[in-house]
Amino acid sequence: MNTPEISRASIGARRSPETEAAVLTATAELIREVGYAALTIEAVAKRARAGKATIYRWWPSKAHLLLSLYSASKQEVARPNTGSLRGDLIEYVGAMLARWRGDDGATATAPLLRLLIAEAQMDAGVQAALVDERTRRWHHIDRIVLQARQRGELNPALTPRRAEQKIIALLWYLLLNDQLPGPADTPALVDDILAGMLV
Amino acid sequence: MNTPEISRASIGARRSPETEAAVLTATAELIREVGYAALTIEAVAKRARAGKATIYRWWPSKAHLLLSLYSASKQEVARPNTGSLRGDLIEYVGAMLARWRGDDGATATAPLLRLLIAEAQMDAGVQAALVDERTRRWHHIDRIVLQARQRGELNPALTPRRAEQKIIALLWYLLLNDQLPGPADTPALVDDILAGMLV
Amino acid sequence: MNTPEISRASIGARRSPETEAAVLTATAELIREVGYAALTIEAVAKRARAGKATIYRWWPSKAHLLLSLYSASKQEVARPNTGSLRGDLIEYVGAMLARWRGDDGATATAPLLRLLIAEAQMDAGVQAALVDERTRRWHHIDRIVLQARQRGELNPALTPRRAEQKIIALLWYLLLNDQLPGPADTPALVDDILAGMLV
Amino acid sequence: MNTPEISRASIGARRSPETEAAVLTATAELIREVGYAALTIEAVAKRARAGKATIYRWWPSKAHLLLSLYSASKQEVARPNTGSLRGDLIEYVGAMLARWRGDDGATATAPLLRLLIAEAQMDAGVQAALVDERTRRWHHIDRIVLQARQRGELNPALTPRRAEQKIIALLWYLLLNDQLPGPADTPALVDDILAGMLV
DNA sequence: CATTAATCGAGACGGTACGTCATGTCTTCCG
DNA sequence: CGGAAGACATGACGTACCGTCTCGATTAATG
Repeated sequence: MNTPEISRASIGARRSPETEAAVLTATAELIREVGYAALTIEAVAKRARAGKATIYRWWPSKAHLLLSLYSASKQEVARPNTGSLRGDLIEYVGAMLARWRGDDGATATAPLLRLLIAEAQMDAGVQAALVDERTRRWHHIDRIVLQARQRGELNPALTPRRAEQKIIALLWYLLLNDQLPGPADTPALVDDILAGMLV
Repeated sequence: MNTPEISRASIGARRSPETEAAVLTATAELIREVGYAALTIEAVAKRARAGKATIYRWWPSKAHLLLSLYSASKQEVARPNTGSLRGDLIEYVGAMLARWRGDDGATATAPLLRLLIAEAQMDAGVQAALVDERTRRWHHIDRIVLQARQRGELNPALTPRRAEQKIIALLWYLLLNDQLPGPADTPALVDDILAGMLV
Repeated sequence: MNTPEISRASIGARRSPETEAAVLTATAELIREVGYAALTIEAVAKRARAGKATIYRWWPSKAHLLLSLYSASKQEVARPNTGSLRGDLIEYVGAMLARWRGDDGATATAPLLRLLIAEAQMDAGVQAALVDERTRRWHHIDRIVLQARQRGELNPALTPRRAEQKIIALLWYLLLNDQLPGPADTPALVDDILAGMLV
Repeated sequence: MNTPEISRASIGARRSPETEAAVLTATAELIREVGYAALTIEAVAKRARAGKATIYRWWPSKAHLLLSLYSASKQEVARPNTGSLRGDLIEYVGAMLARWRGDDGATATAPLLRLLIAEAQMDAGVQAALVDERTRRWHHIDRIVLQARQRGELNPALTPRRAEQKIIALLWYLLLNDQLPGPADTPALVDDILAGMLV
């Protein structure tokens, strides 16, 4: 799946979907091969047989390529509904980690997300785009936590927002430190998330 | 504290401390003015009235300048010993947040740490340096958690390591999302950290 | 006479004269505004509200636009017949300089000719086109010189060809060096052309 | 004399003469190979193994490369002093044509001069540089004409300036039209220049 | 005290990538 | 069905930094 030598034809005054796909494919390959820091628009253009101007037209920066790549790997996750917060979380966190790791054969999104979080620290625009993306993606966590609250499971001393943060914060921390657990560790991880620290 | 026009004299065969200070000052100023992404060794050299080669001799990369800057802002934090995990944490987390925010008049280290965490996602060397830095810095948390464990305060279902992670993870999450709490919020934050999610 | 906002309708399978005129007008305006070196087919197309492809279809290069412009400014000059070489030349050279300067209200062709001569030095095709153009245009000089020869006025040591060259060479030299004389100076100029250098 | 593979060592903070020579050599080669219109700073840099920035530092434009090339081919011409205007001119014009044609084994400067004159029509800066160059170069013609005037040879109806123009104008005309005479034709050419057109 | 060696500032160098621009070709769709 | 509109691949533009180098000055320790 290297340099695609097939020559894509221009389709004129409309955006070419083949070119878009070729650019994203080239980006993904190059990140895998040389890393994001060494990624170059010039190299993407050459690999994708696309003009640099075309890339700049649709993606204002390297980070936007990253975002496109990340968004493209989106997959719908089923709404968990097991009747308990623990069960819902095991299902949801397990599915999320599976996608991060790429268990289902799709591309692992963990490296992309790490890079996006990193870029967001340097570029407010990326930060905003990432928050936006996240908002839509966390819809499920909202539901899970609110359902638990309605069932009376949730510690009333915690706001739903803080509860969500506790869930995501630990996942981010493990992600950013390259310590993501394997598939079998999900229940233990969820139990740790749910547990209070004091006896 | 702008461009230091005073001409530092070379001291010959020894590394010049004035130059080192001038470089770090220039770096800090430029990050504040143009941001880290737009930071340039060339600009640092010019601002610090230093030769580019001199900078490259002592700091192999932009990230090392960042690390130097971060390390230079190190301050010893008193070992908390209040007799309870909650008390120790309030004291320690409060001190840490104060330093991050720069409450004591020193430079805020939060922006530096954010950038370092970001760099670490792209550069394994920085990751390692950051872990190393962190290990020494988290000595206190180790002690706090172990003391709590010895006092029988700590939930035995949690390993000390996981307990530490829960503490730091939430702080990082808030840091990376620009949601650091103010000084008055430390106790509530610690209570949230300590609290379990289930009723 | 700026950007013509009137939208010319396509007339189907015939070349549109309105488009041709709009293109040449736009070219002339742009050369005046930004200079020939900075002239761009893209800008001409936009200004003329023409498609780039249309321009490329009829004018293979910038130089051809120049040639079109120059040819379009052609005006018939009366055949001088005063009975003497000096009189004929004063009339003819005066008329030529007037057209170059644009005295009669028409566009000055001097700048166009300068650019064409310049282009001819870099592009053999333009050189050929320019020679062709010139051949037709110099018909009058031929006649003037040959008539003088028949009258016995012409120095027999000079071939008619060399005589023509002496006339045109000085005019070109003045043109290329931005030293074209004013209307009143024509007789003196012609006398200088006719005069021998030795006593 | 193709791509010079010998690696020139950087000499640091002083302008490198080897680089200058390599750039001019590469320019000359490329003009010969692809023509001036297709000449590219990028190609010169690659051929000369120089950085583009280095070229732009010393030569602001293609035209300046041309000027450097032309100036580098400068050779002192002996001051003719034969005692007559005709003799002096035959000697001087002969030497000039020889240099233009490259008779003495040096590079022919005719193509360079044609291009410079062309560039001068589009770029006032080049025009000025060329005039400046010419002023120094025409010192000899000044002397020749003034000596002739002092000897009483020069037609008093002609100013020295116009006399010079008549000489150079014909040479330029022949140059720009690719009609430069061969070595044997110099005396005849000079006689034509000197001759009056009227009987 | 003179010599030697390390280090400094300055900045030119060969490179690489940047982001922009124009080229000439192409497709779409309007009139 | 010609032409406007404009997206496309291409490739040069001129700029900015990179990291390396050479230079000459300055200074500290060595002999």
